Amino acid sequence: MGRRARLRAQTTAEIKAIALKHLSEGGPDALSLRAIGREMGMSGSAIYSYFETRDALITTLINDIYTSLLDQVETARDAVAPDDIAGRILAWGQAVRLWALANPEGFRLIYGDPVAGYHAPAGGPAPEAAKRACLGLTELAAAAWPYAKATQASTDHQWSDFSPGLADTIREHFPDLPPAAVALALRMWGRMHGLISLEVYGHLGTQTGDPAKLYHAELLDLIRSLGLGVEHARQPGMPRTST
Amino acid sequence: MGRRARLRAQTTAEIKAIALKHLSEGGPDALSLRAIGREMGMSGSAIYSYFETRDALITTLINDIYTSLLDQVETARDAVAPDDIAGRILAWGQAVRLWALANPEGFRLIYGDPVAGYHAPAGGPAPEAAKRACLGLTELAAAAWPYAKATQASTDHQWSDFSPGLADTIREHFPDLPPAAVALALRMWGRMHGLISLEVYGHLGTQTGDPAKLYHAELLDLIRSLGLGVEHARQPGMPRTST
DNA sequence: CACTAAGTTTGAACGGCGTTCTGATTTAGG
DNA sequence: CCTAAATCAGAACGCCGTTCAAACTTAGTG
Repeated sequence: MGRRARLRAQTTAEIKAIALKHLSEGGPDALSLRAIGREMGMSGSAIYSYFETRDALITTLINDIYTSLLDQVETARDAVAPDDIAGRILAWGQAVRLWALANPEGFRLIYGDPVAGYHAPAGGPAPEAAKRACLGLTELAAAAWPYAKATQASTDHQWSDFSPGLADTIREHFPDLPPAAVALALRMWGRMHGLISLEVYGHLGTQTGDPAKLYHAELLDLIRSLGLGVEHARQPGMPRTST
Repeated sequence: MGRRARLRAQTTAEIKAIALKHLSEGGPDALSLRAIGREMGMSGSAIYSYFETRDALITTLINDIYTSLLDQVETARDAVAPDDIAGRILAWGQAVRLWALANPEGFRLIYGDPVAGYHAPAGGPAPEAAKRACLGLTELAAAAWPYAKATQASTDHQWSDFSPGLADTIREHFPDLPPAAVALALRMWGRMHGLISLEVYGHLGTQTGDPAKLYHAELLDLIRSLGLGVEHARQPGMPRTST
């Protein structure tokens, strides 16, 4: 719209940018409205014109960060040929870890206790991003399902096990997918998340000096357990010598 | 020693008890030295006679909680016959999850960002407990290794991949264990940790209504991928009908 | 143009926090 | 008994999120 709205958008963006800067430089404690205002030459209370409360600002940050994570992960996945299922799973998993290591504060913001006394709104701070993550993993699980169903269908899952919103969305995108495959997608999520969060929170560094190798082995084991041959997990750039 | 020391120990215990109470009742934000003092009829600064700083108190709490977690997990594991490897793994995994759900604040304290601006001391807040956890998992991995090595030894691990302290401790307890088995133990840790932390932090609840089933399926898949038949994973109390 | 209504900003204020410091009080040991 | 150490209260400092009244700036209307 007019100049007013432009200034407002610019100031909002500056607040978020400085918040992210403080977050990555000084950790979660450095994120304070007063400090942001100080750096902008504003009083701390002025920020309340742009965000209803500190938690609202944090929620917005989580949304932005979660979205950027998914952009990056989906890009990495799409750099691998669609028929190379193992390669796409590997790319997804590696992208999540690399992003988490590059943006540990962002990872904590999304998956941990974000910051002192922050309370997420009902439905989570970033429902669309979370759905995108879930859907992306489901897509991988769906592609692997023909190979994996022989070994992965031991426990019986029903659609009623999942939230209605998720179930409907998935059935819309993947009409013939059984609920067990959705469970597989969530378990894949957990499997990637486990080692990454242990590493980000420093519980792995005291035990092993090479978390990357550990994580890679875990991804390979995941691929193998899905019935996808390890030889399918080509490194990016490698020609398809053997199938 | 004398009466003085007894009073001191008692007051110290009361501080920790109230801190835990506030933690579980009001979340991490409710943990404050002033609030603890208020409830004890003491001034907030008086606590500095018992703990050098707030972080020292938190470190002590983490130590206590982590130790109690391991006590419980080890008890659950030892309730299963030593030769029932799959059952012991299952018991371990289930015990961790049940403990985490019963003590979510404790779980966050150990594995997440504990509380506003807490900084863990060098070497981690609870090194002995962490070592116990690692060793317990290694014991499980070692027991499963004869069955698992055929499929789990794909990536090559060296002893130099692990921290010297851990490597020495393990080689002392399990002289013939290859480093790949230690990597397996850490990956088992990650696998259990992933779904549990997603659930504790509320990322699973919005997707599935039955995290228990999901987690159980994950444990069964883990056991299967180790080459241990699923039929080995008896429910506690079930007679050994088939092997 | 003037004028009003909305949006923006400030600065003080409130209550909370961890931490430090000064004194007072209690207690243990020589 | 008396001295030195331990324990405690209370004020103080600087930080925080949030609220509020008052000043200031801008946009839109008559």
